[in-house]
Amino acid sequence: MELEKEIKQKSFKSPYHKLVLNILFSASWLNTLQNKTFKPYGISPQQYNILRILRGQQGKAVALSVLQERMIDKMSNASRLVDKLLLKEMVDRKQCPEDRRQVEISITEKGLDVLKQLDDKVNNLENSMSNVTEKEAAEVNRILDKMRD
Amino acid sequence: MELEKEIKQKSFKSPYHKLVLNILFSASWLNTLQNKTFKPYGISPQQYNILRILRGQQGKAVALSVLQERMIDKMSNASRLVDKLLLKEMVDRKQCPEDRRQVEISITEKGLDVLKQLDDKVNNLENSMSNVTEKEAAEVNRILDKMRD
DNA sequence: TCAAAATATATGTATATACATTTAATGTTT
DNA sequence: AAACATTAAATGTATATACATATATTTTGA
Repeated sequence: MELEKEIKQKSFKSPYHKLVLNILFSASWLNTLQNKTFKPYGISPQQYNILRILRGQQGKAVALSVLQERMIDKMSNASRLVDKLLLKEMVDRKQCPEDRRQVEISITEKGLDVLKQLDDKVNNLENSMSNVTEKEAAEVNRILDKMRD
Repeated sequence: MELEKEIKQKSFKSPYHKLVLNILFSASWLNTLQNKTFKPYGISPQQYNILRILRGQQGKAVALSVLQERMIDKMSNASRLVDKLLLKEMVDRKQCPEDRRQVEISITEKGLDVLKQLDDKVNNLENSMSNVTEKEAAEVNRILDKMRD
């Protein structure tokens, strides 16, 4: 739906002004969808993001700093998010022997299982955007990448 | 910068998958910029959003529910955000006599003054995206609006 | 008219974000 | 090696989000 209707605003002072609000609004919209998807499994979008990064390591453990730099939201607190995942036994954490300042995080069977259950639902979420063509998606990606230069 | 580099990911399984992450990442990026802009004035992006809605009313008071439906982030708690703005004396709140369930919020001189000081900085923020053309901005807007249908 | 439903806002609580500070370990310099 | 700087992670604190529930008022309708 048109952003104008979503936030009941007649017009914007420029396409750039609308662009900023549109990105923020769309992210909030996506976040709400994700929250609903993940909630039944007891995790948040950011916790999901961490689990996905860990699964991508094929079981290998990675330092917390690696999670930090790969997360979508750089401001989220990986240390505390890992705490929460530990409590739910979805990840393991151990001190790195070579550098005892570091901790190494890996995903557990339970974590992998939760991701597996979520895979279909996450795919559906992406497929539900099929009113956008692949070409359009690629075009938005190109422009957003450029916007942040 | 390419999202691939920003979150150190070699590739995405589809343009749609990248699109979701790109919107979330870009929103977080914008949010960080906004936070830095607003922080010296003691307000958050959401508080700024409320002040902007109120200024748009030309001094008229509006019900809390009006703020709620015009805010970019529908999940933010307008009631408590208004509390914060009240403490800073940037808004007024009074009970509506016709319907005492409602409260009417209006912006104060102090609030208008803060917005005025911020206008230039917010414009700069938008102008800094000038590597995106107007046409490209409009194109992203069109596609995002469609995505949320 | 009075009870029930609906509406507007406020509050409670758990979690997350933003950012500063602290703690512990490692590296570097003299 | 001792002093200092750097790095990795954890912690403190204020604010914000997500969502459920409560409170007060108004509307509806039996």
